[in-house]
Amino acid sequence: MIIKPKGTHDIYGKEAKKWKYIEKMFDSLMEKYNYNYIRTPIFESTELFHRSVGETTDIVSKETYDFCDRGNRNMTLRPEGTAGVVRSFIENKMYGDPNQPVKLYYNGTMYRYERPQSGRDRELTQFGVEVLGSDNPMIDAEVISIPVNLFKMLGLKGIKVRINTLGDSESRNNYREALLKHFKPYLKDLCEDCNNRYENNPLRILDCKVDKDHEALKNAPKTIDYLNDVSKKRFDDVKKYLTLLEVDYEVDPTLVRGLDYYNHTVFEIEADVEGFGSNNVLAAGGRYNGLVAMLDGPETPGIGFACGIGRLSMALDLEDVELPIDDGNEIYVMYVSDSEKEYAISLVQYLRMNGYKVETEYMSRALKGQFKQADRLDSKFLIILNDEDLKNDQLKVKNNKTKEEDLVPLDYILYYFDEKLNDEYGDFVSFEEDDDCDCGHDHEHCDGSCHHHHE
RNA sequence: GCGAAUAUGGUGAAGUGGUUAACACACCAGUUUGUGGCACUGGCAUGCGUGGGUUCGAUCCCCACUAUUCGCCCCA
Repeated sequence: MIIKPKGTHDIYGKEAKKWKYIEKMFDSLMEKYNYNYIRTPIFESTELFHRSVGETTDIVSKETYDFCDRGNRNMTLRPEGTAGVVRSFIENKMYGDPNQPVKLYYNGTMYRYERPQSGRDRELTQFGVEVLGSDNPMIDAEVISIPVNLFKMLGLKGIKVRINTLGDSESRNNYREALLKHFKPYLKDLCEDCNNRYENNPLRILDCKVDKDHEALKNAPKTIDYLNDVSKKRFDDVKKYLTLLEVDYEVDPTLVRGLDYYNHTVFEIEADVEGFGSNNVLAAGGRYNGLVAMLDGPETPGIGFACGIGRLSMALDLEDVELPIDDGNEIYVMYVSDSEKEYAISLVQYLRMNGYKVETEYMSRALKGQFKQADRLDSKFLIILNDEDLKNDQLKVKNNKTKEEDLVPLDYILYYFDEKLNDEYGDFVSFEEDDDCDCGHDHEHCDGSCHHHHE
């Protein structure tokens, strides 16, 4: 038997419905924020990630899926979403778009060659946004508010927003120097990992799990003290706007993101839920004002966030959040004889083409089994075909809840279901009515799905 | 890259160095020759992750491998 690659998952059944729901929710939220959907390739030139994410980071040095294509080009499966979007921004000269800033959102799979554990896979799905062209702190606050609002809409309660600022490159460098100076005398007391971090990414020492209680960490210099005035003002503005957006946050001076391209605002939204594993960051992001230029584009500010759907789904599970997913079937068509079966085939199509969710029997089950199957699918109505009724152009329809049966003339069947099923949703719209329907759009913009399905 | 635990049917799982591998759920069939969801009866792992070893004999003991899970590193 061939099995799935390590660190991958098949998303199907209930879980798939959940994902679809989350993605739909995000899509419609993005619609309201007026962001534009973008799809970029799942693989890109290896160089793109080396130059954006950072040559020295572990991500690039050992955690990417690299391959050489048949034309001998070095390719990498994208480990994150930002680099590809920024590449596209530059390549398609979106900086020349009169409509600035450029606000984009994406949703797709990412690949990281890592040892799988709770909340961490080799293939993961992330959605996120990137805003390019504005350095206004207002955008920082808005970008942070998007996942916060999404989580709120989904019904997730236990979340914690942590923010910090790295300042501009000048501030960041000063801070880095200060950290090196501060930790130098303590090196022999710190763990081996911290000694490595000292060399590679000293900011990371601050959130070491082993040495977290060490005095050297507790009285380490704070980013905030190394900000120049401009950076400080900027951060104050971001916080002010977050408050206006009613986003609860805490400033965490130890929060540093791993990638080289971040500066100024960085943030993480973590799941604050009992039972979550150690990888509890649901969404994260930050500002990357130097990245576009680093990738040969014009000097352009940018900011974004990404959110892993797998972890989000896990958080929803742990909080026992029931998403309002209605996957019940509307009509189940039952038959026994061959002539009834033939009738069923065209009837099912007729009903489906008229907007109903219809199932029928594919397993040659006895009538008893068909009833069971109809129940399993949570069918609201059953049509029990019977040669005798068909001779009289009638259909026997049974309400699966009340168990009432009606003999419905064939010509009347659409009106029958229109009344029964649409009334139940409280937004009855007759087929004869040509004017506005209740979906909120005017009629020509309505996609038709609203005539009996209403969110 | 490092460390730990686990591996029995469609699912949850019990179990033993030795004839037919519990039990429950799900599913299928029948009682009921075209109106079910209850009840009863019956069916449902030639097999206990893969390979090797110990043994008269292994699902059970040993070794290796693989996979899964959790943690470290790292973290988008």
